Amino acid sequence: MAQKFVTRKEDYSKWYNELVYRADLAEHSDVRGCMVIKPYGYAIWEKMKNQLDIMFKETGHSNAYFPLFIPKSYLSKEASHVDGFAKECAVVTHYRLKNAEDGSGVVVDPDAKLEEELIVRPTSETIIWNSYKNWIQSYRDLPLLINQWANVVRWEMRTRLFLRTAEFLWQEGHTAHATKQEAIEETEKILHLYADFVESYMATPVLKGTKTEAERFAGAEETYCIEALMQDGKALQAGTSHFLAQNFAKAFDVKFADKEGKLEYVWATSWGVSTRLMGALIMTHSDDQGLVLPPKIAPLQVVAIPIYKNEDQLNEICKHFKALENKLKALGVSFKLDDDDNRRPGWKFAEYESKGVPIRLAMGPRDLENGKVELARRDTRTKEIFDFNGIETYIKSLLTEIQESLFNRALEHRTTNTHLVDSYEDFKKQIKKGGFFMAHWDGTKETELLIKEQTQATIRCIPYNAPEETGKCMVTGKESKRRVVFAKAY
RNA sequence: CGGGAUGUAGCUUAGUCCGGUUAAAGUGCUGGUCUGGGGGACCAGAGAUCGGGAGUUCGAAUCUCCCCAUCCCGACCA
Repeated sequence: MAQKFVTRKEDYSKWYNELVYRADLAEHSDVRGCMVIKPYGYAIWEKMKNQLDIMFKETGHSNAYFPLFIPKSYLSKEASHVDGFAKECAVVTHYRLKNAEDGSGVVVDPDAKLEEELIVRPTSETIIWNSYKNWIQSYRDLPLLINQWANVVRWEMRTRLFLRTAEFLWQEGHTAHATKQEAIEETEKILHLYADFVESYMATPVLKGTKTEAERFAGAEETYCIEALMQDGKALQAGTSHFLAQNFAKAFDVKFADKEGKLEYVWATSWGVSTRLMGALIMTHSDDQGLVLPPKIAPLQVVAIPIYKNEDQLNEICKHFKALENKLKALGVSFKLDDDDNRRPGWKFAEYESKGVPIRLAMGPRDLENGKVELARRDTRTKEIFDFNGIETYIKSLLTEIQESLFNRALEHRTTNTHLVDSYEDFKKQIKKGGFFMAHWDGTKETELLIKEQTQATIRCIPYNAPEETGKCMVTGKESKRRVVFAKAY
């Protein structure tokens, strides 16, 4: 009997939560808003992390590590930055506990109060720029291209597994440049790097663009972003790259001497992607049977399940699969033979399907006799019988095909759910169904806010390099030079 | 922080309104036998201070009060 799980149609948000548990990705911890990332979930994150790390290094960046704690005073050095984060900071006020006098356990020792409170980093601009002040003196020290893999804490009011947690894992790049132009180029380079990664590896199509002033990072002059459309029609911000101008250089007094010996403030960028990408991955490809993983980031690409009635059959089947394992290994394909005798085949089928393993092989006495193997595709949920000999070549090419087909499927979903709208009445009606809406906007904060209040939709981005198209703002009728992308977002 | 709901075995829940044997079931877990081509069957077992505290009562999972936690809807969300 197949266990009954909630479908996407019945309750999308419940489906998401159940899937995270069922695929063994993560679970809620006893700490509010925090999650435990389980080994399988972490393995997927590691695949993403490793690939991104390669790409950062290929583009000249180095990894470093800065402290978890930030002196409270640092945060307030950049005015808009503190405004953006102050409301969600965890604060360390004491450094010691002691036994309660009534024996009820440990209590905070009031004598151990910190002179200056420490903030648990919500992001590291301030502590990093405080170091950069000492690292940068001359144009010869630039550009400085640093990345950090870390955890950060943002005390969110409401949390969801992977999509918004109080503590999350991410990478944050922080670069310093001699010229404005170079810093902007870096910001854009990372935008394209992120888009390339999310599309090529996660098979998730993204829109590239810039944020409106209202949605911009606290302390940035320009925020570039990639936006993905989830299956339920909501948008998910998958990554951001910020042009920080000289804001942090001025706040932390970071100047360099140029070739003429003149002192200038340096130009900065910062950029990050987080474990939220896991949420994007889940909500882009998965179905009512569970997780669906693109081969390039699946921790396991091929699983083999033997079906047998006795030990001899098992041994014979395992011999075949072990030979295949070596061939696949040579082709760079990850493979696991699940010969665990405690689980029956049907259970294993369901299990690996839940976990999104792209290809499943099964071999039983019938196949053994005929030299065949059954191959099931996770993405299409189809299965076929193939000759066992030479199956490795087919598997190798099929993985590529699955990767492409997942991307195309997601792209098609986005295309059919992207609409041009010109009247606000239409917009208000259609936005309820979800999707991306390309509409004209007069460029004012007031209009943006009004739309958000009335429809809960926000401007996800002003498309990057979008062709100019004159039109009239759908709300105020004022002039507009190009369409922007509206959606309800996570 | 406002509105609503919930807390009973690892998990999902019944029992609570109307107090009364040893707190029940499914699933999961342990051992065993049969099995094995889509989440197996049977047998035996372990597993709960009924979220915490105080009170009412001969007697509390059940009634009263206080506290805590979680979830949903708002507000908030680089």
